[in-house]
Amino acid sequence: MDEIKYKTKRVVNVLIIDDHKMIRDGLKVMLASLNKYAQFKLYQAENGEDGLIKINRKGFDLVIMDYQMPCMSGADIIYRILRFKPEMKILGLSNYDEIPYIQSMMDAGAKGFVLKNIEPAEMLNAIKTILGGGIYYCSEVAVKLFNFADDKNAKVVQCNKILTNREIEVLRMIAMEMTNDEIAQKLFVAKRTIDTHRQNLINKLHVKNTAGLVMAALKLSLL
Amino acid sequence: MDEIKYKTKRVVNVLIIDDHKMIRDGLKVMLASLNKYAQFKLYQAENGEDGLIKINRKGFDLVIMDYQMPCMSGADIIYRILRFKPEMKILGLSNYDEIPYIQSMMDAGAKGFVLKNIEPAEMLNAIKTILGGGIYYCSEVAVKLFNFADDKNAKVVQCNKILTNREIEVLRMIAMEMTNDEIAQKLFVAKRTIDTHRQNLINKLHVKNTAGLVMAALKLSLL
DNA sequence: TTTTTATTAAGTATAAACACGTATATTTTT
DNA sequence: AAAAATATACGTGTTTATACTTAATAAAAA
Repeated sequence: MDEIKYKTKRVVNVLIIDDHKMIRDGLKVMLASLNKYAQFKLYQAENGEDGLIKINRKGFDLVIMDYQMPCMSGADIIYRILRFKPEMKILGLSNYDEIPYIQSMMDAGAKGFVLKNIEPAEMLNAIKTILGGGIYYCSEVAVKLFNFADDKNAKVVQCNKILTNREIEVLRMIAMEMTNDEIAQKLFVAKRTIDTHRQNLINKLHVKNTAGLVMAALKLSLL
Repeated sequence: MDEIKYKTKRVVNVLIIDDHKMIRDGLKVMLASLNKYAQFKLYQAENGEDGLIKINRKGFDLVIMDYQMPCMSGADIIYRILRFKPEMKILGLSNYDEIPYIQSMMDAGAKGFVLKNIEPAEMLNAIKTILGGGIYYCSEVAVKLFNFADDKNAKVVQCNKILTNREIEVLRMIAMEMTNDEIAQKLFVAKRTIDTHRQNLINKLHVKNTAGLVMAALKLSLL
């Protein structure tokens, strides 16, 4: 579909979805510096809804978006974009290089994932790959994914299963320094129920204890 | 010292210290958009050491810096800048609007603090205020500071005490899901010592438990 | 309709964290 | 030199979390 001719200066329409203007401007500068490869025409949206409206109105070649967004998570936005633009090429962007985080975006259908401190050269690589129909992980991420899939094959399946609503609710409360007892009272259930939720969270997120739960919640941008 | 004449188009030499190129570029765009007020000449450094060298070589009117930096914390860099440039005006920058975070930078001698999603207009306000010799907190931060100082007056003093190196070391390990026992072994001290450190951390950071410690560590950008 | 998933709950036991004391040698600050 | 802060350490006791298990019910998916 989108065959690239490297010798032709092609126009690439890019939509950047990010709530921080600073990041959007930064990306703008970076993409402008890649003008030897293509002429990037940039469009911006500062949240998921805005992005969806713009995608609906205009055909973009590439969407670059942050995971951390108010209201909707990055993965949710991807699901909604792909519902009516199944061929849309989406590049995820994040500060954190953690597995559940990336998993959820890739599972949703993102074509690649890079960290925000990416160098222009690698960004060009990522964009080329994705526009060419491929999938791109930035190197640090690729390493982590590899290590993860390696020795914990069985558990990855479990990790793909997204947390249930109740679990997310409990996880948030845990991160808010509440004890199982307090959470139970707030949710009108038995303390043992929260014990179970907590245990299941630990298993699903492959962490060892409360500290790990909080870190995972953060990387899943639930906080 | 630095009297501002609002009618003269003044040249303001700004040094941006941030490890993310994207943020530096974003700031660049934002400051360029404020050219009605002054002509900003921008210089960049991508870490604390680099910044210190540049400050040593050239006199800047303003330093804008991120708290989250590899190796040295923002507060540490501020201390070192002010050691040989006590009059330097420093504006802190961050993603998180939390108290211990801001406290440590302000205590170190920053003249103001804004969040990264600041609007250009407010940024101009901040810069004007600081160059004029004042202190600027962005509005969300100011509210938080006020609430905090209000009902927890006694505790603020304690909070001002920055964490010791050892405590930071322990806090990082806690966030890495290590138990007190494991930390003790790694540091070649008794488990009871780590118990104490953990307790002191809880008291200093005004949190209730492990979850709170991890959140605090995150907001202090120790992770 | 059968099967899976989500949510709830509990038994039993151990491990870890939390809270409040005290204490001492060392370093830093005043 | 005196005072304060730091890093270290231990005692005692209570509260929470962790680990492994089973299981009932309702809702959703196959």
